[in-house]
Amino acid sequence: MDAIGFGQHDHAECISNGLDLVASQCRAAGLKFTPVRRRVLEMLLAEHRAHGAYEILDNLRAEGLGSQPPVSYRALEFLVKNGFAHKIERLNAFIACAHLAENHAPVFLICRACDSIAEIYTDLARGVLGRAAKTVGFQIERTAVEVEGICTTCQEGDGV
Amino acid sequence: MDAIGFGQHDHAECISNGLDLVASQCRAAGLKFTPVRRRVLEMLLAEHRAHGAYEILDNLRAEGLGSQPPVSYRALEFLVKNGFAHKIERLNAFIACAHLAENHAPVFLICRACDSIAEIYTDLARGVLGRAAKTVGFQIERTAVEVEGICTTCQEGDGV
DNA sequence: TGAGTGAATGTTATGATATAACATAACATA
DNA sequence: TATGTTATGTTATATCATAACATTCACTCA
Repeated sequence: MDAIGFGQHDHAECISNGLDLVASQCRAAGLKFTPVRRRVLEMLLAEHRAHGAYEILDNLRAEGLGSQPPVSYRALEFLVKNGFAHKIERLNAFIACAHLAENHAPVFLICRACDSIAEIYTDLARGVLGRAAKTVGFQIERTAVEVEGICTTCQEGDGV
Repeated sequence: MDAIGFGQHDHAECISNGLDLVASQCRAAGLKFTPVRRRVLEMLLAEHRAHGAYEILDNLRAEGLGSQPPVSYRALEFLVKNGFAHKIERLNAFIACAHLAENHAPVFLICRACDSIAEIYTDLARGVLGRAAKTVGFQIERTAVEVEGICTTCQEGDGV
């Protein structure tokens, strides 16, 4: 398990690797990685935090890539649908997937102090939930697991 | 573990027991269980599905209990804050707590076919998440676990 | 008992998020 | 080049949520 999002890492790599990975996955799957979609993913990759659709839209507008809400919502829908980004329901906002290469059920740790978000990689939640659901005959299609709290860095800052 | 929400049960009891329990918990905690708050909880208890704030408001309005959005949002906020109801982030809607007596981290199973919602009672998710969070130093304050899929009843109807 | 306090409610206005619906353009391919 | 499909452009509007301030209510204690 890792937790990209909190702590140090080579962030330029996050962006370029992410874009490359998604581009090749799109090529392989016959999906169109258009300029708008690519740019939106790049914005999401730029920071490990959730971005609102209208924030994305403002940037697109400034770059002449679109000016109305459906433009950003469509691009985000494409990214989410294909697993390149996730929606944080708690915040009505979007974040780039931190585990692009793997098929996974995302679990998010959301720091309410600094707004950074870590996507932890674990299928434990799916396993536990899967068993629980099974006992009541529920067939899982998607999971949204969002944990709110304080990240290490902000705990230190708090004197906690 | 149980899963109130799917399947048969004496639903009149859900409502009257729920109201009584909350009334007594409020009395014990010195909270004011006002007519609006009581009526909103009653609406939530009436069906095991999520209710939008404006749907609640429409009912309140029809009954002369309030006419503007803040009225329902405030009552819902009171109920959520004190654990008598939960917000389903995925749906931007609210549901009565199905485990009023216990302190718990709720897990919801949301049927996308019939919109019914079960709140399963398990601290497994919290345990698993707790351990995962601990390894990255994250301090959990709240969890939102929302599982979307198909309930038993709807699977049968599907011929699945 | 009535002045003060804080909580709850009433009300206006607006902000923030999201999508329906339809028109046009770009692209693949038969 | 005709045709179907997917993506984009655009208008309009639906839906969800809260800031801010006025008023009322319930309680308490001098």
